[in-house]
Amino acid sequence: MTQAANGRTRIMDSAAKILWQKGFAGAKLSDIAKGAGMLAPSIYYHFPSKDHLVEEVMMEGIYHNNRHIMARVEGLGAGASPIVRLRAAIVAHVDFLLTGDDYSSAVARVFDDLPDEMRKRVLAAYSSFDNYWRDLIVAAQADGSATLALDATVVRKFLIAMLDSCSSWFRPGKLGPAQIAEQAADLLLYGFATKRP
Amino acid sequence: MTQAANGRTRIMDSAAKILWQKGFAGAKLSDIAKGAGMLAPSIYYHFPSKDHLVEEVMMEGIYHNNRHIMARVEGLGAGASPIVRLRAAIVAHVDFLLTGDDYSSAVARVFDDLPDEMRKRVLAAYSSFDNYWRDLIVAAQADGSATLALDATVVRKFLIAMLDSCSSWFRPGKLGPAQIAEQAADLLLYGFATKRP
DNA sequence: GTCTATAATCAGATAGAC
DNA sequence: GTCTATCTGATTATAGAC
Repeated sequence: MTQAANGRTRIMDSAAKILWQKGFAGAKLSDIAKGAGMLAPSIYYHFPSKDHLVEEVMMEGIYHNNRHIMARVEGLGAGASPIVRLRAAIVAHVDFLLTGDDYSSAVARVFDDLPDEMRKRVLAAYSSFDNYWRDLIVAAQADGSATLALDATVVRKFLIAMLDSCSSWFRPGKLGPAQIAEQAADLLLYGFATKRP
Repeated sequence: MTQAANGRTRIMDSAAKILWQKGFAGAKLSDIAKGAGMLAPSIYYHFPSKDHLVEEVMMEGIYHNNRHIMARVEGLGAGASPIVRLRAAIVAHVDFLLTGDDYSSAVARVFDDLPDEMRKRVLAAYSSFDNYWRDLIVAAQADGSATLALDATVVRKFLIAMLDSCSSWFRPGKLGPAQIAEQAADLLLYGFATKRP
């Protein structure tokens, strides 16, 4: 892979960026092509349709995000406690979204708008990701370091929605990606209130 | 207003439901009209364009949700503590989304996909809502019942994203709207971990 | 107020030159 | 591999009857 990426890669990169910025319907092939330095019909030399292109971007986003999070968590070593592992996953996810991975930001933005059949396939790929989060959550409950009063599925849904949102509202300012990631972890693990009821 | 609502109201109700289910681009006028018991061109007797219709649905959703939350919080009386007020707002918001208000669910789903100019106007209407949440959050920090270690703006963004998500994944099951609402409040206020670091 | 046409627009997709 | 030119289909919007 040379510095000037090949056409196919340039198209994928451009598509990820524009899907993230404009959503599924708003991402026009002409804009995607422009971002890749070509015109719309040229895309069809590399991809059979817009849907196929989008689906590849989704799969790439899920795959890379998944690998990134797992690498950071498993990098903690065998001795890490469930809460430490969960915290690392939260921080890694936010950091990945905010440090310029257009692919995973695109997934978070357009997933709900995908055509039905595609969404089913993407959801299937997403399930390994979902399962990984579920395991982190359940492990923390199992060893008593997380509360059983909260439903594991509800926690997972809320957690992922909360984390995924940050790529839509984050703007570089006084708080950087690393700080936002820490705040997310603190909020989810210890809450906003200073003392328990 | 009779039991069989007038045409304009039927169109708005149908539009809210379909916007929530299918998103902005996916909400076709023909589907909206069908839900209102008429055909697409009839919509133009009541609204000058699809965009105008959508904008009215957004404004209605924001207005009603806002009123509902404020009514529940202010109904607590003058003696309620900031944390109790914040908790009531969280519970009210989730409960409102999950107990069949298509308008506020539609706002949560399509806001990011609105045409630029419209989104600016809707955002302006949304600001009173945003300010109300900000005040609840800051008040809790000011009296020491919430941590100053978390940035008030970050908390508000995460909190609203988390709560808004539930209308997209909630399905009636073992946990009803009221239970989900309580879990949201517990998670946000006290966190998932059993003890602080 | 709602309908049956039908126009206008726009984005995805194809054909074929280079 | 990318282009110019064109086709197709879907959807918003309009005209005018009832």
